[in-house]
Amino acid sequence: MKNKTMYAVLGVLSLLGPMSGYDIKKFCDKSISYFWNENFGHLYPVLSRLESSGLIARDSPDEAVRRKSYHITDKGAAVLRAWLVEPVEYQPERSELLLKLSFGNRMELEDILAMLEEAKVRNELKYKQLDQIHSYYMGSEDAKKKPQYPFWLAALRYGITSLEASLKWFDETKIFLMDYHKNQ
Amino acid sequence: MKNKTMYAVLGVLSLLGPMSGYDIKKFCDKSISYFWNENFGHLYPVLSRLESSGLIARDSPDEAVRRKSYHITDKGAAVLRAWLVEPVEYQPERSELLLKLSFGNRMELEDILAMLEEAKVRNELKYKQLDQIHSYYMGSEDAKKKPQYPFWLAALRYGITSLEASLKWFDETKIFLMDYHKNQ
DNA sequence: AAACTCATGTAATAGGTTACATGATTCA
DNA sequence: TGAATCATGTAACCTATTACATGAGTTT
Repeated sequence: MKNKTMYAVLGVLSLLGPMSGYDIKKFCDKSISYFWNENFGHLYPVLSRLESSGLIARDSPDEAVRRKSYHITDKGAAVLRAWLVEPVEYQPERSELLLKLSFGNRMELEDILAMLEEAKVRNELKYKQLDQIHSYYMGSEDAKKKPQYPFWLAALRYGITSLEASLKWFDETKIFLMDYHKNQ
Repeated sequence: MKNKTMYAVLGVLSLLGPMSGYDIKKFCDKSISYFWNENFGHLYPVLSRLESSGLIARDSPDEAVRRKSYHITDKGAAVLRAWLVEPVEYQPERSELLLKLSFGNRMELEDILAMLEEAKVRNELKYKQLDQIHSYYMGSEDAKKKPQYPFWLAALRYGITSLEASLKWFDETKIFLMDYHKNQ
């Protein structure tokens, strides 16, 4: 697996213009955390490496400035474009929820149901957040003007669609497992 | 994040009885790869550590036997049970597909569509495989007798439901992006 | 005899997380 | 003035991946 933080940084700088590491992290947290996450401990070293390899550069080379704002260079833009057309790497699935569920006959039914309920509540919360952003997006003339509009909307709908499907599954599964348990 | 390979091993040995590292890997690949994956390079060291900490033990302590079959110990079963009732750890999302899509205005439309088509084809294949297993499961008296039956069925349905939702999204999204592009 | 599957492992590396440290700036 | 937020970074650690190495047994 390649270092994807690097490409995430290049992409964000390319789309949103000059930003600091702190800004990039903030943007991830508030706007794309439903499909992408970064943390400082990895982000800052990657920024240093991107700078020293010339893929990004500081806006003001003044060493005294505390806040380091970066922009993407031509070289960085070329590297980003090359990555974008490469096939999406296969990501081996790892779902702790399904792993635990598959060991369900080593658990009490009530513990399984509690686990499912907890996960469902988490997903409901995420769903509500995405739905709000979606409503905003659909109504905002400002958002529609941005070149990334259709892509961000599509990504948002992926999140919403997946969450809807999972919420339906949680309800069905809880009923299924309760019924099954009763009829044993 | 905790070492989940360890718990996966304990769970599999607990459910399926004595197995070798090779068996566990084979089982992951053929039966649960849609939600769990392991690789040898991690699995074998974890097996060694589990053995030396007494959570699993060799079936035959004969050093000459090449094939090392392990079973779970009482101590291991206790550790497994404790993990099963712990809350599922939050897993930060990282979808390369959605990341690339969100940088869509740095790509050609045809490249985006090709990327989506490729991912869709992959998901269709997975969907067909899961659907076949599901059919087998629903029809097999043998499968129904096993205590893990309802849980494996539920997990299977999670995979199927998610894939269905994603396939629908791929179709909708390709049309949406093409229409949007045409009307610009 | 060659090819394939069974079977176990190690070493190097990458990729990312957690915890810690530090100090400036802004706001109540 | 104290708290919160802004802002950057490092060190230790862990988890997992990749590549490599080895050899037995089985099938074609």
